[in-house]
Amino acid sequence: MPQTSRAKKLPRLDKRAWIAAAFAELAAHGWDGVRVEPMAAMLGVTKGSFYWHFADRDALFAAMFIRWAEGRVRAIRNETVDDADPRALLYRLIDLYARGPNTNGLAIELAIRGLTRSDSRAADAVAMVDGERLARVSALFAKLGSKTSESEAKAFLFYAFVFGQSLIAGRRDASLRAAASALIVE
Amino acid sequence: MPQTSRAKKLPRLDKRAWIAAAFAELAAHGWDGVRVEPMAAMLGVTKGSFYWHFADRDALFAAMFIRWAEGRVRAIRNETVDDADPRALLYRLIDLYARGPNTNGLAIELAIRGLTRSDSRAADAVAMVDGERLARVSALFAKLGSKTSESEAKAFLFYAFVFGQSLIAGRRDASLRAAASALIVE
DNA sequence: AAAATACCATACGCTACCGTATGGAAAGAA
DNA sequence: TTCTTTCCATACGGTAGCGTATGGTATTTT
Repeated sequence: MPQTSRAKKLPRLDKRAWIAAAFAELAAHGWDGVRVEPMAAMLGVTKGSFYWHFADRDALFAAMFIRWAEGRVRAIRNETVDDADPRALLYRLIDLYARGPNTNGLAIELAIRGLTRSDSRAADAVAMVDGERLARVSALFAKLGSKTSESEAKAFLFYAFVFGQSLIAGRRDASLRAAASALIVE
Repeated sequence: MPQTSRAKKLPRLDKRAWIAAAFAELAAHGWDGVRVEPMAAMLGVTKGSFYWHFADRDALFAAMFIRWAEGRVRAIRNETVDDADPRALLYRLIDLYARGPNTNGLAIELAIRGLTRSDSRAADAVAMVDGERLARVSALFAKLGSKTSESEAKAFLFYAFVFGQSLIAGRRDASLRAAASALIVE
């Protein structure tokens, strides 16, 4: 009875488990690395489970966009709810994005953004996240005294920097990043 | 005689034609979109031609990294040979990267940079290009009066901005980009 | 002109992977 | 306990695409 072997040992998977596996694969290998059968093997099931939860890979992608966007919006709201110094908050945000446990997060971010030109669902997810982020960071700059249009330009620069800095080869020491961050924040 | 049909009509392809087709596919679809048989069809030949010129896809990728790096280094050298105002030069560079005919160029750039973690040849190509670019742009900032460490930070910020700005959703009007550019350059 | 070189077309074998259909088993509800 | 729902395993069919081998032809060299 091969079928009882897994069911006896591990709880049933839900959609979340599959989506989490997909994000891990996305971070490591990009969109074409998100494959049903290899992921099934990793999760210790067969693709029967996958196709119960999702109509096809495309449905998985759609779920990923939504999950990612909701998570990112929730995160920026949590991260900017603090009443601390806006300046310190901005530096902390850069640190969150630029280093620490966010290597996968940034890879996922870049992968999703890479799809915005060809998939409107990705574009919608990104628009939702960016709208919230730019508004929140712009408000922080406003608290530091910038006028509206300058706050918006700084927020734009802030996020462009966050995404772009990870792509540059060479020295990655904290001092260069800190110096560049200061050019934005101060 | 099916074999004479193309040879009679079109000149023979060389490596360059194949590499150019690969870059177009890379820009449009990413690395997994760079496929031998579809490209052959687009070029009006069969894969016999491809496998005469390249051992396999991997050899094509290697050639692409080298071609790209040489082209980018050549370009930045040409673009910064001018004796014009360093400030105007910096603005022109941003424009070159951020708009105009560089949509494909930026997509290729991001695709190659996306591989640096998993392919040392890509990492080498990127390191070569970034070294040249950061040095050149840093020198421009030095001409504007910045000290060495500040010039380097500004050059880092400059390129992070160039790569990142294309990834941000929402308003893409020239005024926001110009305002952000001014925060870097002025 | 003949020989050598460069280029290309086609056939072939293989496989990773997708999606579909069907039946089985676990878990939940009545 | 029985029935229903949820979840999963497996078999199947199909194919896009890779790389290899072989033969043909155009172009260049001698």
